[in-house]
Amino acid sequence: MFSKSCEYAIKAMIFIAQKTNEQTRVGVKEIANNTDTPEHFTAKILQELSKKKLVQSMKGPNGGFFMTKKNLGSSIADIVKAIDGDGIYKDCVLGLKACSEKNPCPVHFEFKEVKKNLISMIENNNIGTFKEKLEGGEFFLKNK
Amino acid sequence: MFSKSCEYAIKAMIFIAQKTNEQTRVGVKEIANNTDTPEHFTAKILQELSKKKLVQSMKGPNGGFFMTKKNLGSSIADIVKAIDGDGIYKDCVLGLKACSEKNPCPVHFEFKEVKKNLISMIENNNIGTFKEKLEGGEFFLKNK
DNA sequence: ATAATAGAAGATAAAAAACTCTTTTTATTT
DNA sequence: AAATAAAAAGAGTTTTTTATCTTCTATTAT
Repeated sequence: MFSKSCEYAIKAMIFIAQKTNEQTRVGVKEIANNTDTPEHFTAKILQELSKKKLVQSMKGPNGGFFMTKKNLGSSIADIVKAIDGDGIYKDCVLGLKACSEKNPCPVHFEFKEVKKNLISMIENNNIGTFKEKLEGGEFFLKNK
Repeated sequence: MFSKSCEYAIKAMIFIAQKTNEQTRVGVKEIANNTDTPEHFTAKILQELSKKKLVQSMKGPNGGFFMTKKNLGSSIADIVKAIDGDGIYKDCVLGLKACSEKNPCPVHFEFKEVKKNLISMIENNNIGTFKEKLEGGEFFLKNK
């Protein structure tokens, strides 16, 4: 469904949301440890997310990544678009360049519904929602 | 969503369904040409599909691939499972090994619905349906 | 026998994922 | 202020996976 990079990005974003605010920050090592992702690869992804302003960062001692109120408003779709691009919005499931409403591939209309469903899910769930849900301890981000 | 192999497999299967029956067969070259897929790679995928009995094959002059009535009953899900495996059925969207109903990742229940929708679509559309639809010339498999 | 075709194995290429090392920035300490 | 150390940023490398191509073998209709 999503690339590994994107999976890592989503997990990292949810973890940062849960752990930080304007004052407290969290470092790459802690993020990686708590999301079961490779540290250096995660660092690279965080750079990208930071460059695209989905997350804030600060260098130096006690530096790290953190989120503002505004950042908590990012949807999963925003993360997916930042990392994997908008392929799931516009690409044909069978990879046909010319596939469109007027010139549809055999599965075009069937998948249209599936995609609509998927897209509405990722657009309607923002990072803030997970922060709240996680506070109840109902969810996990790490393999045991 | 699916791997390239899987995209090619679906297109090839639909093409074969459309063009053949127990008597007429179609060769790899023609399949590749008409589905915009790399010939040799497609040949390899067809070997796999043939080994798994999703499509029939015959060697020799006038040989090629073809489908029986039974083969027309294969669903897209059957093709996906044959080529990409059952990852979309069982893997966590965030790649968490330990994710389950009892131990869910943050997006588990949201994606459950999306997956259900996707799975029902690929299970309820079989190759035969496309054969009929294609006969009306409403769909295409090739970039222009 | 011959030629056309799929099957199989393996080589090569390209892309994605993962890791390493160096540089830059900046808060803290002196 | 200057020095130090912590941390992100960035560049570059290696490894792994996926995709593609090549070559050879087996089968079968003519």
